[in-house]
Order: sequence, then structure tokens, then C-alpha cells
Amino acid sequence: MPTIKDVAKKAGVGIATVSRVMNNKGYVKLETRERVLEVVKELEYHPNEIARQLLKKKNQLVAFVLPNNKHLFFSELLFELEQVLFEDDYKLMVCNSGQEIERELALIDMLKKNRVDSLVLLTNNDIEHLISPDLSIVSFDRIFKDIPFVSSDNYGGGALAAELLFNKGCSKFMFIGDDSQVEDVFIKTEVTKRKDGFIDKLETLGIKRENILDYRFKFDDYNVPKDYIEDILHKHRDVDGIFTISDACAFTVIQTIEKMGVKVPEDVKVIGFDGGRSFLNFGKKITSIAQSPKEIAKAFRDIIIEMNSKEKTSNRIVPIYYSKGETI
Amino acid sequence: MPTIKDVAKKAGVGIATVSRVMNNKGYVKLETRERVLEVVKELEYHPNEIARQLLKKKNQLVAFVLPNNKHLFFSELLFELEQVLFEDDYKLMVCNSGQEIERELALIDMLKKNRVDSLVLLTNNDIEHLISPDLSIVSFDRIFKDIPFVSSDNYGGGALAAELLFNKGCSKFMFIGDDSQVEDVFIKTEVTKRKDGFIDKLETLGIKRENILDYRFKFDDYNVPKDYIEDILHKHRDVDGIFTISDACAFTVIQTIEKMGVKVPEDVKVIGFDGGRSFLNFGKKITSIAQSPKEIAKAFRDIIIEMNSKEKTSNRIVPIYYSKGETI
DNA sequence: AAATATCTTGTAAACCTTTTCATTAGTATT
DNA sequence: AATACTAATGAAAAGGTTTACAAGATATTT
Repeated sequence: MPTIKDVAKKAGVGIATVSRVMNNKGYVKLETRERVLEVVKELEYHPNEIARQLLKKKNQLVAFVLPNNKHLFFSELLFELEQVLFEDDYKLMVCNSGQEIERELALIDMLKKNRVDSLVLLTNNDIEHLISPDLSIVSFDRIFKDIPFVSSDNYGGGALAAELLFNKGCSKFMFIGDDSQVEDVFIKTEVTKRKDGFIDKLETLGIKRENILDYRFKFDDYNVPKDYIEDILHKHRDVDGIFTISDACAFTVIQTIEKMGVKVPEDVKVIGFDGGRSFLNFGKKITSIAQSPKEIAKAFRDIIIEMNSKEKTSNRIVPIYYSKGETI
Repeated sequence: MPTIKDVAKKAGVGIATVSRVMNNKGYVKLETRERVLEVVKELEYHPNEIARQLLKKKNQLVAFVLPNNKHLFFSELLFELEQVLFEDDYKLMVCNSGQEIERELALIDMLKKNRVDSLVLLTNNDIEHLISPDLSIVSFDRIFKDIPFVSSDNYGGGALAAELLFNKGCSKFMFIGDDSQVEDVFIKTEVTKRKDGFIDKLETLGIKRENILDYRFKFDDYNVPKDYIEDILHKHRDVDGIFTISDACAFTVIQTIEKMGVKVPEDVKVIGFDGGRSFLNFGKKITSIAQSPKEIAKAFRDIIIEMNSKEKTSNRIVPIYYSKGETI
């Protein structure tokens, strides 16, 4: 591949002039500019970004380390993020950690060596103390000390679910979620606020605490424990409004309930979380609280640009919305 | 961040020695090595890959340009590819083209500037002549002149479907697929061979050509035209074995058939293509011909390593397998 | 016409590595 | 004791950019 020297030589100018032409920066006589551009075309010269990055100490590269890009929500988020970043000349690199801590660290090490400008980190591991601060990091849904985060308005989402069920006339409520506890360490996640918003809102609406059941189980990577759910549903047959932490969970709940001969939404109403899109081929469209991948992506972009311009950064809470289905 | 100079200075050695230690290359006295490693740890020195890349003219970076990473199959493939490449110290960058030709070209331009080692290209656009050859490219499922490709054994998959339906006693067959034609340009894809394998195999098994229907429609990004499918199914009520180009298509077919009061698999048997995983929440598990994302990923890795070592490269055809469901 | 301001251009240093080459020190071979 | 290795190290060049600086050319002002 030709270098700036080749272009300079062929155009009969110095390399600084070529650089000025390529970057539209500084004085260049029109005639010279045209001659240079001609040679650039002729030689198919593509400025070497690597050299540029070395000098500028910037590579406009964002890495996203997450457990797994296969879940629909994440692939949507990654898609949007790539689009949004590209507009601002950033590139995106996706790194799957498989939730394994050693792999996460190996990836972060690799990313440091490659001098990525920013790192989006999504992990349930306790790696805060393992990360030295010479990398600008933003987290997703997870509250780390001294690291800005982006998150959907999970609290608002919980409250919205409460309101929807309440308005449909439900009187005995149940929340089913995860307990956000990974190997003895309590991980502070924004996701736990879905429950808080749900319960707080119900109380505001005058529902007594004894009519709000709160069940948490340990769930790993969206694997819903069917037995546990069957168990609690059999135990509480008077419940008529259920809010679950995810659509996958709602799906299991609905299947279980219908197997019991109870009808959704006539007898029991169910709201999931994630937008219902993963379950479009299921008999009923699940009513769900949805996060907007596009808005989240934009929040990431904004925060990343802020970080890289050394402004002081603040967290971003992205609004959620309600995806109408047939289970309420 | 500290540089090799900082390490050299603090350890009281030359930079060449530090380099030798970091790369385990050349002679270094044990004592010196230990001292250097100590300083490396102390300073948290991470060798600057950018500088290294500039010198070596290699960045161990693979870019995957594809229409859209959101389809389950692609997100699985990308996941596997990232894992597999990481083992060989390659990084992966995912670029969504949205099937738009200008965006594809903008991406390829960006990738050239960034001197990616290899490019995996998945496109239905006619861009062959637009790509100058100073980039090592491998394509997926698509046959370009002078570009190696990876593909599943689509022909074998079609044959397998034929065999399965035949063995279940079907006698009147139908293939439903796409016509692989994008704006007047006939794009030569490996995918069209699914039909070839299906029909050839049936003929080998003694089925007469008039008992094999072959329907193609223009489909865009997995959007199945419901009306068209309803139409042809109503027209041919004697068909009892259907092979479709995708699970999404099979899904529509099954829904249509059942609406007509015909039973699957009792009256009509249906086989899809893709592994059936996207439709797990649908009433029946779809019987499907499956591609193995992991094996495809490995094929890409092998071909990429081959290309970068300047060996002569050959195409890779990856075996398919059969995913048992309930629709046959 | 002289002085000054504005354009236009090229040279050289810097970014951080790896690697060749030269040099010195130590060890084995004759 | 001379020779020929091997081992250990550092200086310097190279990779392809950007940019500060210097210098020459042109335009503007007095």
C-alpha cells in the first residue's frame, strides 16, 4: 500500500503538504491541493490510521465486554451502538466474556494493550478492584464506584408495570425476579430497582403490603427455574397480577398458569420485561416493559464522547416504554 | 501510561532488553529478566500494540461486514468466531452494513485505513469490482471471483431434507425458497444449492419431476410473504412433503397449513433450514436442517490464518446436520 | 518603495515499538 | 595463549503519520 511519502513524491510536494490536504487543515494552494488529490486517487492512497493513532494517542475504538452477544436484546443494542458510533467516527469491538472472570481480565488486558479509547463493561463479577484506572470505562446497568453508568429507568419500569396491572383491576400482586447475588458478593445493579419501583408504586396506589408478594430466585443467564415457579404459583392461587423480571420468566409463568387451567389474561394478568420481541412466535404476544436499544446506544455514545473530551461525566438513565401485548 | 523507555530507565537497562524480555526472544540474563519483569509489574506496563502494529504491519484484526447482526444465526456465528479467533490472538470487529451498498463501501474504506488483516464479507450487493485487492477477503455463502469462501454444505442439506421426507413416506414434494436475484443482477450464492440438492436427491430416489414443485419468491431479510405462501399452498393440496429455505418460512407454512385444517406432521411434513432455534417458543419444534456456527467459525479462522501466512487458500465447505423436531 | 501581514511550503522531531548490528564479556577449543 | 564460539547488552534505524518551526513568496498597508 502506498504511503504519504509515495504521494508526496509523485505530486512533487512535501509530506506535510499531503497531510494538510488529507486533513483539510492549514494553508494549501488550490492548485497544489488538486494535484495532490489526483495522485491520491491514482495511487488509491488510504492514510494509515495505525500511524495516526500512534501519534494522536487515540484510536476512536470502543470495546464492549459483555457476557454474551446472543441474547436478542444485546444483539439489538450492539447493532444500534455500532450505527450510532460510526456517525461519530468511532469503531466498535465486541468481546464476549462468557461471564468468566479470567476471560474478562484477559480481554481487558488485551484491550489495554490495544489502547482502546473507551470500554463499555457489562459484568456480574466483582472485578472493580482489578481494573487500574488508565482506561475510561462506562458500565451498563451496574453501579461501580467511580465509574459512570448507563441504565434504563428500571425503577420507572417497575412503577409502570404496577400502574398497568392496577388499572386493569388486579388486587393481589406478585413480583418474580432474581436476587442479584453472585457467589456471596452482593452486586448492586440497576435491575433490582424494577422490584422497588413496582412495590413502591403499588403502595402509593393504596395496596397493602400483604397483597404484594416478592419472590426472588437465583437465575443464571436467563435460565428460568421452572420447578420453582410452578411451586410458588401453586402456593398462591389468589394472585391476579404478576410482574416478572424478564420475558423469558413471563413465558414460563404463563405456560405454567395455563397448564393449571387458569386463563391469561382473564384470570391472571402478566407483564414481562424486555419488550416481548423474543417471544413473538409464542401463542400470545406478551405485554412487556421495554428498553430502547437505540436510546441506550445514544446514551453510551454521549457518555463516551464526554469522557474522551475530559469533561466531567454523569450517569444516564434512559426512559423505558410499554409494549402492548395480549397478556393483560 | 508507561512506555518501554520508562521501564528501561527504571530497570537500568536498554529498551532492546525490555523488548526481548516482553517477547521472550533473544538472550537475556536471568537476573536482568527478573529485574525487568519486576518493574513491568510495578509500573503496570502494557506494551503498546499500536506501535507494534505499525512496525509489524499486522494488527491481528478481522472485520466481519454483514447486513445485520441481529438474526440469531449471525449472532451465534459472531459469538463463536470471536471465541475461536481469540485463541489465535485475533480480534474481531463487527460491522453492520444494513445491506446498503454505500455503507458497505464506507465501511470497507474505513477498514482499509485501519489496515485490518482480513475481511469477512457477507453481502448481496454487486461490489466485486469496487474492491481493490490490497485487503485479504473471505466471503460467506457467496461466490466471488478470486475470493475464497466459506459455506455450509447447502447441497448436502437439501439432499438430507429430501431423504428425510422420502423415508417418512412422502410422495408429492414442494420446495419453497428465494430467487437470489438482487436488482437485475444474478447473485451466485451457495444457498441456491439447497434446492439443487433437494431435487437431485429426490430424482435419485425415483421421484418423478412432476411430483416435485419448485417455488421461488423474492425475499428480503427474512421477511416471508404470507400471501404468496397461502396462495401456493391452497393451489397444491396434494403436497405432503415441504422443504423450505428457512425456519421463518417453515413457520409461516405450518401456520398457514394448520389454518386450512390440515395437520402437521400427520398430513403434511415440513422441514425448515437453520436449526429451529429461533422458533423454540412456537407450539411445535420445527424439524430443520442446521448449520453449525462453531464449525463455520473454525473454517473462517483456518482460512484467515492461511491467507495471512500467504499460503494458497482453498474454499471450505462445512458439514450440516439434522435437528430433530416435531414437524415430520 | 519599504514595511508588514498573510499565504504556502518543506524539514525535522515525535509517537512507541522491534530488530539489526556492533560491542563486550565470558567460556570452550585448540 | 590464541582462537572461536556463545551470551548479554545497547545504540540506532525503521514503520507512517502530524505538527511546530523556519523560510520563502505574495499581498496589503503605509
